[in-house]
Amino acid sequence: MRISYDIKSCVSCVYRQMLFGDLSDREYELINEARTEKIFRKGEVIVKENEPIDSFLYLRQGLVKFYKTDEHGKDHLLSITKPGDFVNLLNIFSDTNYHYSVCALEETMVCEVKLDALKEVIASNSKFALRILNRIGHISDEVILNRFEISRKQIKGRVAYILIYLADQIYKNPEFRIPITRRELGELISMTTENTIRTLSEFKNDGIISMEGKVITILDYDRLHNILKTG
Amino acid sequence: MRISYDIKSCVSCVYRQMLFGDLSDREYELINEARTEKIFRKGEVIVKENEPIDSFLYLRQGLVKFYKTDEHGKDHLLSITKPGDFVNLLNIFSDTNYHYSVCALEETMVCEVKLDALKEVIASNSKFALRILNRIGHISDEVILNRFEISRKQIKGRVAYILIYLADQIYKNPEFRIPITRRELGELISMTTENTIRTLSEFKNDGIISMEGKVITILDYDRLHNILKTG
DNA sequence: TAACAAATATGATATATGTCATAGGGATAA
DNA sequence: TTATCCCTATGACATATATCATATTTGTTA
Repeated sequence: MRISYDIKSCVSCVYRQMLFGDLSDREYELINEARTEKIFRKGEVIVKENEPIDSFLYLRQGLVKFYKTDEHGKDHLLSITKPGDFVNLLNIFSDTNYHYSVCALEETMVCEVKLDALKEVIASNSKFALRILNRIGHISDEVILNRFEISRKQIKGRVAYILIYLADQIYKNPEFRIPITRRELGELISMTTENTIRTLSEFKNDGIISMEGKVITILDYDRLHNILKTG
Repeated sequence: MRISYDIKSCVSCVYRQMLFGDLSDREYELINEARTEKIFRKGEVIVKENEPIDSFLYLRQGLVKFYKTDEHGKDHLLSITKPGDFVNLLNIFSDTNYHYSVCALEETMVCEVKLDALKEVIASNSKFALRILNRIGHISDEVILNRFEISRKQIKGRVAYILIYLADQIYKNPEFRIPITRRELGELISMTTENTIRTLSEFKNDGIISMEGKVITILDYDRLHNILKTG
């Protein structure tokens, strides 16, 4: 991890308007003074499960995974998260420690704002408060839906769900570069690496998708949707 | 369902203070005018998946389940919810339709507040806004954690998790009356009814729990916790 | 660049879980 | 009250998924 001092980048940041558009100059100044920009390399851990929360974090660039590690050292992924999302999934006002570890899947830029400063602004600006909490709520709902859909399906349905989720929600394109390994994909849908690979191979052999390393293209949406529904 | 006109009950309601403690007299009046109290009998559906949201709902008494029904008519439970929780799990400000159906597990009293009135008060009172959104966030986090823990475990671990959750979090007592059938328990942990019953029987035969119909007592916390960890 | 570790891939086999069948008990409605 | 339906329960068997073994390919680091 290294700290970025490229202050200019803040002015042009898309999230400045998106998140902090409702702030007065003084409030913005308060946030900005409490702000640090950090860059994490692929594989670096951003926060660890059970660590105390003292900052509000949001993703400016890159991609991260939320996960927990079990007694046998196996990781279980809760979700993957894209720019604009928050690294603090859980309610930063009602809990004091992280529930999940967060790790960078690629070079990732994170903005860190001291929680005290954020709370001060939230208490004084209800528009801002609503905006932040709405976003957290929305992200939480998406995580709930994804976990629910995954847990009620069998392996083919789970893989189909993730492929459609990535194509439709994340990349908005039937062809995309999957940002995680097959192993991580398995950890995300609670299946073994081997069975995850086998299922992808089966989809490929059946002409439902094409695969070239990490680049996946959905060729037959209808059949994939059918697997999603019945599996 | 029947509508209750027992207005006096509102004055002594524990949730009045808990939720609406920050409101001015005028704000409270606004909410109260937009409020209806409804009583649902066991098995009655309170809201249906995909219906538009036009009210904020909270549970005053009773117990409900959140669920979805699949193509084959099989239900899948997301969670069960206790008094003080909201029936609107998802972010009522960022979405327009329910994601899940909600059904009463026992006689249940629900307070319904028109969303327009609630939004008006939220916009003018940031303390109240924070209180409401904090609660929703907290409930969402609990749902996320439960679903995550369930999906990463095998059947014994899942049953152990639910038993400990009910004993520790909901009833705060090693002996409790389980509020759902074995079938619903299976639907909650994404397992078949038969295997759910088999696992409970196994725990009983091993002396880990005792069971007498719906009344379950955890006899050996240590072993159950061990199953939770390793399963 | 070479050496090594990790990722992808597939087969054989073991284990976990689901499905089907059956039966008694208890709740609910006519 | 009886009749019916659902819940609880258990066994036998089928299917889904995990585990173990092995090989090739890819990516990372010395």
